[in-house]
Amino acid sequence: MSPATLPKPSEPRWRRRAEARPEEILEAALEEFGARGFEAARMEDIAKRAGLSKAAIYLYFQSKVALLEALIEAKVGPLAQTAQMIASAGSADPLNALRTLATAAAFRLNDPALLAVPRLVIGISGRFPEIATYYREHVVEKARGALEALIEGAMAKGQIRRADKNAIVRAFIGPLFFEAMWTHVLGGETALHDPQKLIKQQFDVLLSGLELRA
Amino acid sequence: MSPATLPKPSEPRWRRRAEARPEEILEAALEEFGARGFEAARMEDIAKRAGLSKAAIYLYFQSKVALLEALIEAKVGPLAQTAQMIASAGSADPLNALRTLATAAAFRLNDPALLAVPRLVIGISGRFPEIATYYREHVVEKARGALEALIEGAMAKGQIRRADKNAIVRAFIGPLFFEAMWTHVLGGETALHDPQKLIKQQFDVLLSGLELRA
Amino acid sequence: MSPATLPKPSEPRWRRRAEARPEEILEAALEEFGARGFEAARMEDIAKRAGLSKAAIYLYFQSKVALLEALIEAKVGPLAQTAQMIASAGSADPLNALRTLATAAAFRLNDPALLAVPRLVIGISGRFPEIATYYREHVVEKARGALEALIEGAMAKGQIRRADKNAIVRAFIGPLFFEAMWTHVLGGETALHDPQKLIKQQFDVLLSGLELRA
Amino acid sequence: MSPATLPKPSEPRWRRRAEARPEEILEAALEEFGARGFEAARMEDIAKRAGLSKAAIYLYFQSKVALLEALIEAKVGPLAQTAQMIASAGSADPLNALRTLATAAAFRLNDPALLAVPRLVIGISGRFPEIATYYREHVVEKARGALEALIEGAMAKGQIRRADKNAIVRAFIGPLFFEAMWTHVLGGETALHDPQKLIKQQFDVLLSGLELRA
DNA sequence: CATGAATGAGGCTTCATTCAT
DNA sequence: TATGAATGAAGCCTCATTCAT
Repeated sequence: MSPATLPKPSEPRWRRRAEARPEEILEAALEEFGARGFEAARMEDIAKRAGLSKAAIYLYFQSKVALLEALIEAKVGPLAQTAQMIASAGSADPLNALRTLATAAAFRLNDPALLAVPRLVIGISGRFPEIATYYREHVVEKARGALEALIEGAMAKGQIRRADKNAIVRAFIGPLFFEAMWTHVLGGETALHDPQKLIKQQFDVLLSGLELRA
Repeated sequence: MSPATLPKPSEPRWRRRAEARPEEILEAALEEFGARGFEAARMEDIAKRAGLSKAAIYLYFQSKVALLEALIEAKVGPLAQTAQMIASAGSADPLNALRTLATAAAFRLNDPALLAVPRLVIGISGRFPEIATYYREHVVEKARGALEALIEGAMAKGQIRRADKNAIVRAFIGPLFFEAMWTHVLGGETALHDPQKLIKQQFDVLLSGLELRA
Repeated sequence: MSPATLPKPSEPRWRRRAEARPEEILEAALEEFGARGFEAARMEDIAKRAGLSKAAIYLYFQSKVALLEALIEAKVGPLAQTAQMIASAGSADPLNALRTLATAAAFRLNDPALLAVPRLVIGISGRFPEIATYYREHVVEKARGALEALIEGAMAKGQIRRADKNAIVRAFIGPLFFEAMWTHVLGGETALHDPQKLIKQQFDVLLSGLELRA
Repeated sequence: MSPATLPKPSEPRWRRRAEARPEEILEAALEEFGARGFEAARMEDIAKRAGLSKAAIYLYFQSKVALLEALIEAKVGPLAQTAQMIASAGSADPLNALRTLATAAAFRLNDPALLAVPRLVIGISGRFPEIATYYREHVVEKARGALEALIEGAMAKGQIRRADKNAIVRAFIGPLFFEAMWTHVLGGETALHDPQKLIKQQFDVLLSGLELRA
């Protein structure tokens, strides 16, 4: 049989899957790492979940740790970008942007998969401090920055009174973070099933203290 | 020689070590588990740190998991009691009690060892959900209860205005928890080195929203 | 080069070993278990004897106990079949079949490897009664049944007089079993080096009591 | 309380136990070794069963193997003596003595404890061939000798016809041994619950072939 | 004589990683 | 690129044995 009869040898079908492999593996890794923790997760299970053999993972990642690092990196990028966008998008009505943002966050925190990364990072922070630091710098710090920008804007526009920005950021992130941990990590019942109400309550308590008084 | 000068034979010196062993082991376990995570920690290292042989640990704890459970249990008791005490102690001036409590908490959060347990719990929550739940029920829920009692008191006494208690509790715990994670887990610089100021800021932001308005 | 000279690609050479592995391991296990007993045998020695690494055994058998069970099972099948065959083969002249069978058994009992399984089973019977029972049901009971059939046939054909079948079977198996233990387990000198004579003696003593009298 | 009121201080009560200790330990060892096999039996369990501490066993026996050896030795003596007695006691009517002896044996084989030693010996024969040999020489060989003497007597007195003594002995011991293994080791149902009948059957089958013919 | 405490040595088992195909 | 097979290193746990009292 002559090669000419073969369909596009320059771009065979099986290539398509192969090109998607790294992402599939990362996805599988996230699920396994998230569910069992880094140490307890087995490469074999990740492979099975990604639909290939244990050995094949090593064609794409040098080691288990490398896989972990790639995973964090992959998950970090989009978040950072999102943060960036948010900050700039809210220049017109920063206070409202904050509220929208918080509501969106509350909704997304309902997705256990989203917490998998932070939980994972916390879990490995002892053994891989650099990864924890990386995550902080590229995610938490970015988010903090974006929030601060919004808050700064709100203060500049007179939407809220002046106060320590650091404290305000904490007051925004902290409760959400805590509720998320409480719910998805510790298994508690939660206000998260009604994110809208959750945020309303939080803003009710929080923002009223920051409103301008007559 | 008068019998009175003899050390009580019912409590011989050599026993002392043996009786203290479980605690010594738990302490060592906390340090190793805390530093490396449950899976990565090696029984041998725990033993070495506790000053005995690997096998000796098994005289006191049935298995690595049993050791983990005992550790959580041991660390939980005192915290729960503390919470109880606080709640009742603050009946006279609940708002002030809250402030004092927050300051104390901020001080203690500076001790990395204190965060070791929550961090550990978060890390293993995937593999041992029952332990995570146990921790929530016996520590976080208790703390939440104690706080709610204080807040309820403050509202009853007219020290702060009425608002959703759940939200208020979150607003208290969340920022501190977040700051602690930020600092000791993710390795960030922090406002925690000046707990007094940290709390002042937080209360400034938070409580002003809860103050009674004319 | 003609395709015909190529080794079938569907059965590559390197596969051969892998497919034979379980049997090789079982063989090695039999030797080690037989020589030292189940508990004293070390997986590492079995592996070495089978020509692979300790860990490789676990690719084929879940645990040491599973290996033991597989071993018994593997050794049981053929025996049971043999018994079946014998029973049916002797329908023409049962008494003669008995004699032939006994001789064959006496010959085979000379092979120490053959006794390894029963000896092993006896050794572990305390810890694994189910295995002992399994062995009895699938081997000894089958053999007993086959013998009884022969004896029944011999009685029906008037070759021997009627007597308690159970007792006769015992009288056949018992002495051989005893001699085998005596020789290969207890290390005694034996009549087994002359199986022919051994059987002649046994039949002389035994069958003369079962002959029909005038 | 004056010493006078104490019973015989020169022979304190606790001494009595101490003097019996070795035997108690051996008894406990027999039960544990018998139930689990030598390797699987734990010194601690033996100690517990004997009512003392693990360490105390080492006051009486140098090691686990030494304990095993002492156990075999202790169990061997009486049996050998019994055999001796039997042989001489049966000089008047050897055939009847044989019958009596077989019945007694059948009764005793009902006691699982009695089989514990042979089973144990078979189990360890691979690892401790000397012990197996020792057992054969001191027990089985003695028994064989005693039986042979009886049989010789019976032949001399014309109670049974002449035949190969070795074969006759096997024909006596074998079936009983087999039935005992079948029952107490392999867990089979058995004719042993009616020893009297068992022996009657066996002798019916066996001795009729040895009777003198007209 | 007796024991609670302790340990060194060793076995089973797992798993990340490599290799031959 | 893909994988079934294989392994070395390591960890948990057990247990016979010793020691200090």
